[in-house]
Amino acid sequence: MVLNGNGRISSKTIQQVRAAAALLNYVPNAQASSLRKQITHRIALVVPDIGNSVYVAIAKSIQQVAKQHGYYVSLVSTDGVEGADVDALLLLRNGHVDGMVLIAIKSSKELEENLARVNKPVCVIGRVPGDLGVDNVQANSLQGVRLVVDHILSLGRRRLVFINGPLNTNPAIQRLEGYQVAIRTAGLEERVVYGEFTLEGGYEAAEEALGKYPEADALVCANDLMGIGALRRLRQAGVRVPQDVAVSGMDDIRECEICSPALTSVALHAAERGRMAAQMLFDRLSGASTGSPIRAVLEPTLRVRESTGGQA
Amino acid sequence: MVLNGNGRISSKTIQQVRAAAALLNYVPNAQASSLRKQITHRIALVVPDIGNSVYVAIAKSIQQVAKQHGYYVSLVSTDGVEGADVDALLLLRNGHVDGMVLIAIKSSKELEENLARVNKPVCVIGRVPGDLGVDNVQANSLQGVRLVVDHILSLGRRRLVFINGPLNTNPAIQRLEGYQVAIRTAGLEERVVYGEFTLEGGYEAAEEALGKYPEADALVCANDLMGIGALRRLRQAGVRVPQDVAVSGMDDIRECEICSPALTSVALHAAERGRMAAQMLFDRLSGASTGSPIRAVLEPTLRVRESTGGQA
DNA sequence: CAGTTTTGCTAAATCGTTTTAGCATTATTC
DNA sequence: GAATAATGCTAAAACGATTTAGCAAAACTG
Repeated sequence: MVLNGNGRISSKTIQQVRAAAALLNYVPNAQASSLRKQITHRIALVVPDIGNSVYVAIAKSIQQVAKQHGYYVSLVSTDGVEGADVDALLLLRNGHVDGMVLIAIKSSKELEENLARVNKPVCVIGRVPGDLGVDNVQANSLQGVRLVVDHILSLGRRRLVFINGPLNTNPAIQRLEGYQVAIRTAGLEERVVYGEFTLEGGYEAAEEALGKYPEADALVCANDLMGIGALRRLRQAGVRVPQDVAVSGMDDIRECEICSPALTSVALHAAERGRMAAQMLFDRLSGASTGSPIRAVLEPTLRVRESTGGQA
Repeated sequence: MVLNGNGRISSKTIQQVRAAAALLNYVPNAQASSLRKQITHRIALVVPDIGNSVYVAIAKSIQQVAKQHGYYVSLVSTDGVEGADVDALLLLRNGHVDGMVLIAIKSSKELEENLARVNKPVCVIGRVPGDLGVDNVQANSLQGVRLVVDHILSLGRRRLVFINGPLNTNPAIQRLEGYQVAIRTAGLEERVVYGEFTLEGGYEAAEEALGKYPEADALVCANDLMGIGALRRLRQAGVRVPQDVAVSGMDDIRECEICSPALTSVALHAAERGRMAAQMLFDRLSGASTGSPIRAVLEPTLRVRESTGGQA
């Protein structure tokens, strides 16, 4: 009671208890406290791949918000393992954590069902069905692809290849649609190749693109890692960027400014998404928000760099 | 007892209990279990800066080992906040976690004292006093700097500037010594400037180096982020790398191959260090290792790239 | 068949807090 | 001064598991 400041205690007793605690080097046991109070002061963050800087950026801002609220963050990386996201929900059900920010790139019946029956606050970053009953933060990546495609079209390019990620992920579906809408609006031909959402995936997909569409004058990549992989492949092939082929990515990770030529990208405001998701989660945890699920959609911002002939 | 497989139970009872558990959607409460068993199945990982890829690499491999052992990882980033590492030790004392991997770049009396009185397994990555009583994984970064300096000397360069991190960190102290030993052995003049261990820090330090040592023909940077920052500054100044000035980094983070020119670096085997540290920690936790503290020192590996005129 | 062992279950203690109820004391009111 | 209210402490009941002790019933032993 003294240590938590509860109850009525005489100042004399407070002194004595404090002294004794200091003498014994006493630290309250977090397990016992958690058990009794039913609060763990922990949240979980589930990311698809800790190797992707965009998730690191999200993790960083979530971590900061969590620290402000006196919470610790348990980090789980699903690394493309089937069902790892559903497994992670166990952390909530068994009381390991009080809440969760889940970055979902694949949606599955199973995940949705399990998500619905979890009775602790969850905020999903990424696309979820509207009736899922969890808070949600999204980036409008469809619009992001339209932005960058329109930008490249405005440069006079007409033979744009879209290097997409696996179609069993939501981002890939959204971004493909953005590409298609933009290309059809312009009355042009669609060219698409696929790879993993990684540097290596982009490298290989660019190789495929070079073979399949030798006439290409632009590679629009579904994320930055792929874009950087594509840059590498083009360099090896002796293709000049942006003179011969323009290249773009998406996410606006830090590496875009590091690589050469600097990669044109579309900011999906990762840090801000993380911050908002964490805020929503803590609003639920604190009881500040109690109503129906909240959804926030962030609009993308084009970042023109050298790879599309922006500033040098 | 049924769910944990303890005690003698008739198969009939097992069936019934299993059925009831399934019906009720029962999940054992981790808090209660932790309290009684005095095992949390959690470890903490304390990193200096989650924005540095080298720590992400370490985190990734630790996470993998932890997952294998059925453990979760609580990630704490100290972000240069004074005393944040000591605070993190509270996680051990209050029973939040069973053990900790601590990446220490600054050593302080306070940290050492608190580390000594923690009675749970800790493995420190980085330099610690020999008698501290905790397991330890180090990279021989002194030798790493010698390697890269010798490499640059072998290219015929003689006016090497060392771009170091803050001298109140252990890596900076070690790496400076490596530079000094190598330069003195060659009978050359020492040139050192300082900055933060970040991209911006390298950028600013390179600027200082250009002004202070216009004769420089090589910038040896204390880590890769600084090296990349230096590359950026040199490019803006119209200095050609490696023709006019050679540049090197240290850590061999992924960005070294992304940036242009690709950055010569020294691999300190971050992923391996993480793996080893996690292994040591779980050996302690499982009781597999009980003796006096273990120390592992990893030897560096030079990675020559374009920025020192290696392969194109 | 008495005596011992094995089997399978029940009840209670424990982990270390937090919270509530209860109960003397002391202080206040009319 | 009796009745009421406030104060400060103690004891006990939770939280939800794990583990141990105990005990009846069944199975074995000589």
